[in-house]
Amino acid sequence: MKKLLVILGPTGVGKTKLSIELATQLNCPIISADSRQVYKGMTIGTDAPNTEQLQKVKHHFVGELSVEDYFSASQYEDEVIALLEKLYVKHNIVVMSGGSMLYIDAVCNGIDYVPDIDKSLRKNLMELYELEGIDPIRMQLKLRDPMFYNQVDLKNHKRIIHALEVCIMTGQPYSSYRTNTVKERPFEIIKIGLTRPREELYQRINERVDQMIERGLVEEAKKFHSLKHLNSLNTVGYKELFKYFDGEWTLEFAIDKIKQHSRNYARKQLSWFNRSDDIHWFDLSDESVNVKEKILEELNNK
RNA sequence: GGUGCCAUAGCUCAGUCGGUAGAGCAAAGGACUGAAAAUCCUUGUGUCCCUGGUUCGAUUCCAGGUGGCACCA
Repeated sequence: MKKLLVILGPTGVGKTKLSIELATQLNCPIISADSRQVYKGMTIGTDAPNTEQLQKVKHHFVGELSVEDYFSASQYEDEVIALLEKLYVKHNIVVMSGGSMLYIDAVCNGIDYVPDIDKSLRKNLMELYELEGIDPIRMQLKLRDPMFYNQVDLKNHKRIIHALEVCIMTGQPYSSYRTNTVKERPFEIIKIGLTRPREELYQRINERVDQMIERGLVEEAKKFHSLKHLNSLNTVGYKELFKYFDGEWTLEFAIDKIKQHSRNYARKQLSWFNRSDDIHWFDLSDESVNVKEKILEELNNK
């Protein structure tokens, strides 16, 4: 059976480096599972693999989209599944590496099918929410899909709007699309989690932000300033610098906020990992352990 | 050196007409099925600067000390 080696972990733990080492040894490509590295030009701020690394190993889903393109976890699922089919002609194993857990789960478990949503519909609902608050969209959802109304976080407007747009678009309740089934995949999934002690992880994140600034993150963000309303740029490392450009924050304060928000993001990822019990964890802080060899060993035992 | 003001959560501060205390931010924990580096939820954190006095009882009032700030010398 073909294999998908998933390398996951919090931001800043060291996924990129290890994935490239593994893919080099296994002579296989890497599929990035990162909701922001897919975009062109957001290289420094997302700490995407550099040119040298990209030459060493073929990467998919890195710098492929324009920041103005619509993209979703479901699209990612479809495209990755299609891509894997092609890759498995030549390869017995493919590495997937990243920290966007919804994307990883989309590939590993699948996301339920939902028809495409009309752009203007979402826009209208969003406007309604912004003008009149959460109550009107809540009430609409209660009428159209009482079952989901009882499950959803009623304070989370994004969840409500998404369910509502599906109801309106299709005339069917959103909950009728939620099957709660895990899709069968024609390949074996091996999940490897990379971790470090909290303090060490935070220190690495802080240092990495300083390095990003040295490498020109401010200039990179400047190019996107006029596009700050786009979802792709609602991203740690950029949104804080936009506030600096707009005169709301000093540069120093913005940098501190980037560090803080990156740490928060790592913590949020860690909480997502707790949901899965099929991840094999390796602590990268112990340098006496050759994690790459351990992972390769584990692959051979499969 | 003198006078005045201040000292409460990791930070900025509120408050207790005397009955051992809260807000914001930070932090920690959590949710997550087509925006996910997004979005949303929950939760504390304390020698109330120290010593003594008054009092049934002091973080609160009084005195002294220490530290900070301001002004005057």
